[in-house]
Amino acid sequence: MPLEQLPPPPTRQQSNSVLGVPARSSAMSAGHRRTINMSLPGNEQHTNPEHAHLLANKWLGANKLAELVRLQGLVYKKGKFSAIEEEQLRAAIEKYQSEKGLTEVQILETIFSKTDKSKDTAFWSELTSAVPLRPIIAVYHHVRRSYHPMKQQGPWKSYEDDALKQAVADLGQQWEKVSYRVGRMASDCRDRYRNHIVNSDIRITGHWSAEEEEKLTRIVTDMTIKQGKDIDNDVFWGKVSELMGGTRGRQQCRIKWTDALSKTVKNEGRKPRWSPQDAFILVHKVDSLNVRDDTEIDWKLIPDQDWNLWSAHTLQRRWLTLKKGVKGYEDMTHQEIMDILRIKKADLPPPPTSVTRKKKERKVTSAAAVTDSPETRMGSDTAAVIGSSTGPGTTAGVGVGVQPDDSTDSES
DNA sequence: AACGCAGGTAAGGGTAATATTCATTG
DNA sequence: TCAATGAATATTACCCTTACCTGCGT
Repeated sequence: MPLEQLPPPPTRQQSNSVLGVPARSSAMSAGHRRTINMSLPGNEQHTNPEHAHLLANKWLGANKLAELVRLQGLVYKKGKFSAIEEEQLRAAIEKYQSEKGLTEVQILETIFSKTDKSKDTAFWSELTSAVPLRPIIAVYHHVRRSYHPMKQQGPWKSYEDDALKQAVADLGQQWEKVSYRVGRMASDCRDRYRNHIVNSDIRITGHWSAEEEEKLTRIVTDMTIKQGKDIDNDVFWGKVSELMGGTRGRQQCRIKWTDALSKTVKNEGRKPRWSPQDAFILVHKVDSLNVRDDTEIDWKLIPDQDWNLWSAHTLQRRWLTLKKGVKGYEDMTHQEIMDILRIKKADLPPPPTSVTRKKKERKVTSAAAVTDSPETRMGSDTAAVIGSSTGPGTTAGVGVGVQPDDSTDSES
């Protein structure tokens, strides 16, 4: 998509996508300003220069990467780009721009050029070197999205939906062409279409009925447990939505499952409730990660064998509320917030005395002891791929004892 | 002619931010 | 009883990875 062909920026409301203003993501500039201390040590570095070169120069696909991981112990990073990485990329782009004496328009042309090999193939390699553990393809996709002139336009208007419907009717699912007509990024058109346009006539919103919940539970367990698959990782949500008759979309199904139904299933049919113990455990787990910034946390790594009721998603939100409970958190570093929370949550609250509660009593997980003992949980076979978080060896290593505290469970 | 590779588009899979509703507590 | 607070639930824009394809150089 040559730049000059891009449709003009939308005329609506805000102007955060003015061409030539590559912009920090609005998520960052709005709400929470993050303090990033770039002088902190601990930037991931490759111990193997050969691997670093591979990642930054070869366009390795998934298979090839997996093979290198297996055969050569390649280490690379997946998952969301942290605020620190974004800053590193921004700086690298700026550096490239000033070294080559490029204008804003020219740098965008470089980013969006189509097979313009005469320009500079080294561009992407240079950027990738700024984020050492990332494969070049990941950097390529990330930068192209985050510098796209049509990025982040907020909620869809009904006329945009209409335009989208019409465009898909005319062109089929050729998202680049559709994008040009609608004025939204191709991927956003695709998302809007699959998540909201398809089956919009039969889509249900609002609270789930017991029948729906049962049906979803059945579909998910049929698809996973009954096939010997992993209930947390082997669910195809597009398929699930389809099996629900299209009345619930894939996102609805997924969120409903991971945030609500799955923990009930894991808790032997009873709904667990977030407790002060859980908050305590969470704080100490996050603390033990020793990350520079909470955007570096891979929430999937937080749960362990004895403390696994809460989805990564839930934990992340719980963390946010804990963080917001710290006065002035907006202007504090992760370390400063951590220092306060560590003190605030220094003592393990007493286990819930279940007599006082009604029937909903947590089971299974409560903390008996929490120790900060960083351990290397990643087995050698999985160590190769680092989730979007910790440096090697700093996995959440809090030992949380299981205490079946339910002796007084007053189910009635 | 066959092959490997860069790199573009689409499909598959997932999360973040926020609003609303519901429960608990002082 | 009521208001404040925190937890649960729902919504949807936005993001990352993988699959698949094409054109090109060797």
